[in-house]
Amino acid sequence: MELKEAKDKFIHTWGTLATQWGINRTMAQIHALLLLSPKSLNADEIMADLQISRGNVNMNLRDLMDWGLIYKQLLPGERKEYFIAEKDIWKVAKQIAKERRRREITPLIEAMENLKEGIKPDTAEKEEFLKIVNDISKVSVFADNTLTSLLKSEENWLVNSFVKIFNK
Amino acid sequence: MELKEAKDKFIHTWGTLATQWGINRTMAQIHALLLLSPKSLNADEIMADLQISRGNVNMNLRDLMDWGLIYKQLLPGERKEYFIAEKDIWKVAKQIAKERRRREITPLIEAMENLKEGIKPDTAEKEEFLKIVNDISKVSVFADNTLTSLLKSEENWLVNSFVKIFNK
DNA sequence: AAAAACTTTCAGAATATTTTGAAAATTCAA
DNA sequence: TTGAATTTTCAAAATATTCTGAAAGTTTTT
Repeated sequence: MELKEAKDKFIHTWGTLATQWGINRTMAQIHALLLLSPKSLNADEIMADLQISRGNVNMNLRDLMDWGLIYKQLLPGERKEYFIAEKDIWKVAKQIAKERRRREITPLIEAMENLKEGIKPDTAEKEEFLKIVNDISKVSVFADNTLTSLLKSEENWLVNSFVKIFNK
Repeated sequence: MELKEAKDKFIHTWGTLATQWGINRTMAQIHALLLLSPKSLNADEIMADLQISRGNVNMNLRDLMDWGLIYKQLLPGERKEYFIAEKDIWKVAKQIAKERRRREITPLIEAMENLKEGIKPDTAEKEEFLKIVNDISKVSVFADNTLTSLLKSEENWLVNSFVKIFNK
């Protein structure tokens, strides 16, 4: 397999997997392209490479910046904006985890708190309902705390596990 | 807020959140309905309650069983199949985590292994490519291991954290 | 201040996903 | 068996998401 072929396969795979986890295919492909690119790229280059429209490129570059996965780079003497991906995969994973926590766990916690407030346990039925809401609340707070701890204790666990895997 | 109203809000919220994390809205709503129902329900009851078609109900009940979130229950003297949800929220969370690991992490690990095999590091460019693929491989294996450990050590961490949260 | 270079927006088009409902398949009782 | 009750399937319709491309907006150069 040649390098070009492998890179294409990587980009394609990344795009396909992304849809599995609720992320837009093009966003993932642009991310993959930038991950593999040693130099930063501008919108025209991305358009040409992935054969997609300018609007699409612009929108997804914006989203990738929101996710903290790519950076804008201004090259001296260049009018165009260039983009480069965060290459430290641990940082990438952390960013993705953070963003998903924000989108998936936080709203769940809020929604359950909201429901709890609206109901008083004055009947057996209401108590049953509140039990479920409370349980979900606890689990999601737990998940949130666990993730937060993992992300914070980075220096300890990331490096340690890294070494362990490395020495296999 | 009355109970009926709160239940409807729960079902609606669960459905909306689910779409945020790449799960079908109807599947989530059926799950929510069954979670809140003290008795098991049959297809007709679900159709009536959520105002959706028979085909839709059937398909999503199937998916929910695949996820291990609901069970089929055969009532004596009844022809129809009844369905009941797993009410232990810790089990529910575990099932969801397992399923998502299977769908999101496992394929990523496989894809990276595949790419590694196809390329030999005989040029600097290829080495660079392999570095990224390897890093992603390591991170995803790490995530996979971490999740597996968490799920396995259930007795220890779940109960302990449960207690901690409880006593707040 | 005008023009050129570039970026952003967004309505409509294209694509992908979900839902319906009726027909086919299956199961069970008599 | 037969036939009624129930579940499953799947093509077409409805809905939701993503993408395009041209027009509008912005920034920089002259």
